[in-house]
Amino acid sequence: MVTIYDIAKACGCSSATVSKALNNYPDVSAKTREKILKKAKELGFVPNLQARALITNKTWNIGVLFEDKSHSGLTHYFFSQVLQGVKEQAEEKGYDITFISKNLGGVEMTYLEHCNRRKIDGVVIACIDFEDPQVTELMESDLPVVAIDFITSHIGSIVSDNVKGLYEITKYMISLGHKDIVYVYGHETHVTEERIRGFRKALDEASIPFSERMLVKSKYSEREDSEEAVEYIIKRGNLPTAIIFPDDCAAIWGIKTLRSHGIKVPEDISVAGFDGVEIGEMVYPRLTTMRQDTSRLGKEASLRCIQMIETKVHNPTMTTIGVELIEGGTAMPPREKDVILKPKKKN
Amino acid sequence: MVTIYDIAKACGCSSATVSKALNNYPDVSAKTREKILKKAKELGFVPNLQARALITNKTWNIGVLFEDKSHSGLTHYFFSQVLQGVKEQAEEKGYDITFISKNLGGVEMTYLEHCNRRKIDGVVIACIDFEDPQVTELMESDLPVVAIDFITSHIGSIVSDNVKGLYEITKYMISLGHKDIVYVYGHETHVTEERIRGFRKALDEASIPFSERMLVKSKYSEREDSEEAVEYIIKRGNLPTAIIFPDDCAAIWGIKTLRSHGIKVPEDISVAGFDGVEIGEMVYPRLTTMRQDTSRLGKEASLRCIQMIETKVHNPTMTTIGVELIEGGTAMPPREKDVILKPKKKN
DNA sequence: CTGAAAGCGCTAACAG
DNA sequence: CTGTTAGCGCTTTCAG
Repeated sequence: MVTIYDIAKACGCSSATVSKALNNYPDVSAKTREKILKKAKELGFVPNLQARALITNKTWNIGVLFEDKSHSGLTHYFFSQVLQGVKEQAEEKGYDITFISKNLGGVEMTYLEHCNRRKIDGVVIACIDFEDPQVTELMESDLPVVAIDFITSHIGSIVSDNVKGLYEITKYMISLGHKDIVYVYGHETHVTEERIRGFRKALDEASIPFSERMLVKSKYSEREDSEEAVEYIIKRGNLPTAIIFPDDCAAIWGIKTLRSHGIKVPEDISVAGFDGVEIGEMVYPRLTTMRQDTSRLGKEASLRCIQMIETKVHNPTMTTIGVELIEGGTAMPPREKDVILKPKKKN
Repeated sequence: MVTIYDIAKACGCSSATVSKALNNYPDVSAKTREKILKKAKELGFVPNLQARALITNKTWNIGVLFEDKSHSGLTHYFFSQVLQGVKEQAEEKGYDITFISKNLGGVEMTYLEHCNRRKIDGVVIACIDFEDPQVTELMESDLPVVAIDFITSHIGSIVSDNVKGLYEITKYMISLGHKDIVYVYGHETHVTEERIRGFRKALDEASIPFSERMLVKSKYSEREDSEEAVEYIIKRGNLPTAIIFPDDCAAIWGIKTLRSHGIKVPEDISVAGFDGVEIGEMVYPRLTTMRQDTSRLGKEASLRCIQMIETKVHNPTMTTIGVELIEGGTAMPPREKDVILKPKKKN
């Protein structure tokens, strides 16, 4: 292990000068600097980040909270893409990413304590159970925190334009001629609220009366919950002509369930997802969905977090990322005669 | 920021005693320990890992190298599951996971230097371009390194039983009556070699003569490459009755390509994948494949790495993880008359 | 059982 | 421009 003292000795100068030369301080003569840099490389010097952090209080480390009740964690189709964005952007800015857990060195602790022990510079929260008091504790701490897909007053948040998302996809369904549409919604979070707002807005604009029947609860992204929701829709009778699911996986499992009941998609019932992840393209026909810009969601989160770290201003701004309709093959005009008699043009 | 000195002052003892009490050293009286522990909690003391690491040379941090040429990174269906395993196991043992990159604090550096600056305890490598000289440098360093799905002499490695994997799936195809089977192989790595060995072993046992035609090269897991491979197989004529792909995604894109040419799967041609990831279940019909135990692959890697860290013995052992045949709906007996005349029982 | 002292590797005033 | 000095927060001998 070669230290700045070794370099100092080899160069016949003090460790302070070495430190300055290595950190590009202006008050070192070009000649000395050159000699030091050369010697450092020669000796294979690698600065010790821990020692530096002890003084500077900067670790170049961003903590990422990334777990959920369903334990899909990193394998979550949507969030893994988001995380990739977080990672890429952080790395570009020179920050490392470390996952925050409740155990460090064999000692149980809260997320916040974990961050403090590691002296993490900031935190990005995604895919987590936001009701966990430990998450709240973290959000209320002095650390720079940015959440993805969650909105609260005291931290930064990056969200997709969920209102527009559901508005657009519903409008699309309506433009195909659908009137009897069900939105299967997930966790009762702010995101869900927004989506329902978008859903109702589209209905309102088309003067389609809203009814409670149009909303069916399911959990987020779990196979069984989606299947259950579809079973429920089938059992209660009077099938809708279109179903919008809260995410692509839910849509795909939903389609499988519909098909297992002999219901054809899209002939008998149109289906749309939400997310626009790759699996939507892998199934046949390609899933109709709203694409969220997962990569940007992640990158923006990193960027905001780093900004908060570097400016030391923790203003709780919210950033909204646009969404985009993907016209796949799982939605088509409904069979109903009245619609066939007066078809609408696609807008 | 409360330090051990604050506690010492509050307790009327020295910082050394506080340190000992906090770290469960035996040479502290029960009474003093109790007082210190109580005060520490009261003051909200959080130990500083950096300061400790400076002395103990242990950071409780495992570096993870996780990138690839295709930049799918964390969104890679197979490796994201593996990584989840790495993460879970590491967290259980009290280690944090930090991604290794080529940039730290805005300074370009090699992977090894990154590890050294952070004083990472060990490294798990997955999903990486193993030809990168920087990866080699890392593997040849003094750090404990474990690789997943890659074998080399000087580090630990965790791999699926690839020989058996391809052997079993080929045997399964043969048992269905297939003789004209193609294996689309990926990157020419050790893994591919092993798989081809398993493939040939199954052919040999069934006395099916091997021909170079039975091997078609494609890259690993990229959509276009898989499509290309299928196009090639179709164009050269004389379609095989079964195709085995190197991973599930490749199989799914392959099936899509076959279908786009009017070739029915499994009626006209049987298809199998390799990996057993969830998407295989989402498509219709369910993909026939070999399941790799991704979670164990990851957990075992973490465990080996931690073992090397804690025992300080870096023996380059290899661990093989079992695989399991998933009989989906994309493989069935071929149409050929001679096979229909003398059907084989499924073994 | 307890504490004084040294030091992990580095930075940051402040003199010179 | 360069060096001295004093820590960052913690652990670890080694006396007492």
